[in-house]
Amino acid sequence: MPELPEVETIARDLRRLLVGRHVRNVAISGKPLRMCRPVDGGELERAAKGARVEQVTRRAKYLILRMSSEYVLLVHLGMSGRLAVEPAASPRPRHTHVSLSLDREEELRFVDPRRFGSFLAYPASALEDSDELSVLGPDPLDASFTASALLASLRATHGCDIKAFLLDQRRVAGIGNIYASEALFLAGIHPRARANRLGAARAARLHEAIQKVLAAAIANRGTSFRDYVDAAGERGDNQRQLQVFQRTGQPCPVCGNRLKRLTQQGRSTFYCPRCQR
DNA sequence: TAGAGCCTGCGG
DNA sequence: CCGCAGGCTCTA
Repeated sequence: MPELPEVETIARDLRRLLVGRHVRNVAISGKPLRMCRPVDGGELERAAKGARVEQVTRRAKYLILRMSSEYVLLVHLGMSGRLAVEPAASPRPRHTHVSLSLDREEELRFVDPRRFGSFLAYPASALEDSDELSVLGPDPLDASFTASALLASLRATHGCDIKAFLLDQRRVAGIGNIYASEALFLAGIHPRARANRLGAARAARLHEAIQKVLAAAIANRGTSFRDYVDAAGERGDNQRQLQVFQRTGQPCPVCGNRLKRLTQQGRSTFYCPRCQR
C-alpha cells in the first residue's frame, strides 16, 4: 500500500508524535510477518523496552526509529501495513502484530492484515549493512539521484522494461506501482520501453518526472486510494492528482484517448497509448 | 529477468 | 465464485 510519499508522511508524523517518548512495554501477536519471519520478541524488547525514541527517519519505503538503547527499529509496511499512535484504552484493531505501549496512555501499533510487512530490531551500528538496507539503490529525492546517475543505471540493465526498472528497489528505492505509472505518463515514456534503450534526453525527462510526482505526493500527504492512512489515521489528498493510475477506459487528461491497462511482472500498469511511446 | 508465492479483504 | 490490491523474496 504505501510507497515513498506515504512512508515519508508517516515518518514526519511519527517524528512529531514519538521523539522523546518512552516505550514502557512491547507486545506482539506471535504471527509471522514477511517471508514467515517471526517478529523477534526478545530482540524487540532489548531494543525498545524502557528506551526513548530519539529520531525517526525514512530510507526508501522503510521507517527507521532510532532508540536510546543504541538499537533501531526497522519497519516496512508491505502492502497493507499501518503504523498509528492510538489511545491505549482503545480496542486493538484486528491484525495488530506489534504494540509498543508509551507514556501518556498511548500505544504505537503496527497493524498489517496481509502480513507482507516487517518489524525488525537491529543494533544501530549494523543497520547500514543489514540485508534490508544494504541492497537499496538511491532514494529518488536524494542528491545522489541525478539524471546522469539514472542514465548510467538504465544502461546497466539487460533488456528489462522501464516499468520493471522503476519497481526494482536495487536500481531506485522508494517507487511503487502508483508512482511508476504516474512518472512514466508524465515523462511520455511507454511502460514497455526497454530501460537500456532510453537516451539521455528521455532519461532526464524521466528523472524530472519521478521527482515531480513524488514531491507533489508528499506535499499532498500521500495517496489514499483504498485504505492508506497516516500515523494519525487521516487520509492523504494525492488521489486527486493521479493522471492514469486505475483509470482504465477513462479519457487521457492530456489527449483525450482512452487510457489502457497492461500487466507487467504480475502488476497492473496504467498508461496512455498515444502520449507514451 | 519473469513468475510463483506469500496473506487477507474487497468488490463485481 | 472470481480477480484484484499501493510489496518483496525465492526460484529457475
